[in-house]
Amino acid sequence: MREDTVVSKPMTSRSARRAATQARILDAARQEFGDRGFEATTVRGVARRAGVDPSLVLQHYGSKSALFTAAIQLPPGDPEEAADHLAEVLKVRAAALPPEMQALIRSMLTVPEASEAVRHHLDERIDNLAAGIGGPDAELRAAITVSSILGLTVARHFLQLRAVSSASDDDIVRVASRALTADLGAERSR
Amino acid sequence: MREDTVVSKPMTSRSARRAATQARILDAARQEFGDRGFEATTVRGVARRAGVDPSLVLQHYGSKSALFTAAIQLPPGDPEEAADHLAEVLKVRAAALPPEMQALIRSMLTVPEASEAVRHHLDERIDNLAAGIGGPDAELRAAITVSSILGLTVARHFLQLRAVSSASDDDIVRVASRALTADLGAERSR
DNA sequence: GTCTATATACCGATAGAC
DNA sequence: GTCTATCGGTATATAGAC
Repeated sequence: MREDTVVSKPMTSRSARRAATQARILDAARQEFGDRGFEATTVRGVARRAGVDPSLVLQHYGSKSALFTAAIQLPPGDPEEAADHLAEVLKVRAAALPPEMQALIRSMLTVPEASEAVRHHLDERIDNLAAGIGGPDAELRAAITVSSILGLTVARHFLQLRAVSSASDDDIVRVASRALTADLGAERSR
Repeated sequence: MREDTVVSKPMTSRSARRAATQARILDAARQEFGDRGFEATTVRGVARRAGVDPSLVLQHYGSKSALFTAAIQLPPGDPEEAADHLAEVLKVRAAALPPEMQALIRSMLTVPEASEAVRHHLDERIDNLAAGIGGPDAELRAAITVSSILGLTVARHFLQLRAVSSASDDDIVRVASRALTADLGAERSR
């Protein structure tokens, strides 16, 4: 692979340029998939946004599906993973979504691969949350909490419901935190 | 519409047969749109499911888009409209979704028309709910409640998260009611 | 390494035979 | 009224020129 190891001059070796192009294509793909969903985005559109030739997109990623797979990968150190605290997750979801997350959610209702990725992601978070709260119906209550955050994310960033898309990040976090923890904190109230 | 109620013979006048075919096409369309979303469903697929010729689909509805518009129309006397009570809405959403609602939700993230329909539908429900609860942040809290129910619906009927898709209708209604009313009923608790 | 040209395959929609 | 045949358009993906 790497053939110009000790080259001092043009820091832009062929492989470096190639890698840069590949990254630009991936960024463009995330935006296109995030804006239009899997089916409505075309490799031509991705190429246009990336400023490259359409055939280069497939040269680098093989197929539209493979490009989608690459585009929806969540970074390993995703903030949500570490955050057991509801408020942290809420804060993340109130703000603008990272491109790969937007691409993932946009297609979760129509593309099996995206649906599975979201399902596994949320099932994990439900397990973690359920282990923390305990009490009767812990898993179901955790699932409802996680589902509520998903609904809020969709309402705010995709459907743009009036009340939630016009509210400030702070207001969302403040009011939603109280609403979603009202139940979790009152587990003995029954 | 229904003209052959007590008919024992065929009684299939041309217009009656035509209306019956039209209804079969619409039913098939709702299922296809509901299962695959707008873009992945083909008029050929709708025709196949309806057991008619592909050209008949467009003969009756003009275009794929017009067919979609017809397929996502919610019945006028929609139960949710009348139900100001959260539990009633929850009950409806816990059970299997009616085909037109499933078709609508399936495409709400990718088809502008569906997105708008859901937005208007939910904005109305938020207004009604907000007027009922009052207090500070009434609209925002109502929006969070409605968004939570949407998230629960998506998690249960589309993503099939483990905890919510395996639970019984009764359990969902019971636990979700408590979770979502914990905040609404405690408006002075702050 | 990047772009041109094209193979292959469906799609929605239309016109006309039966 | 229903089906056959097809038009025109666009997509993914590939092969080869530069």
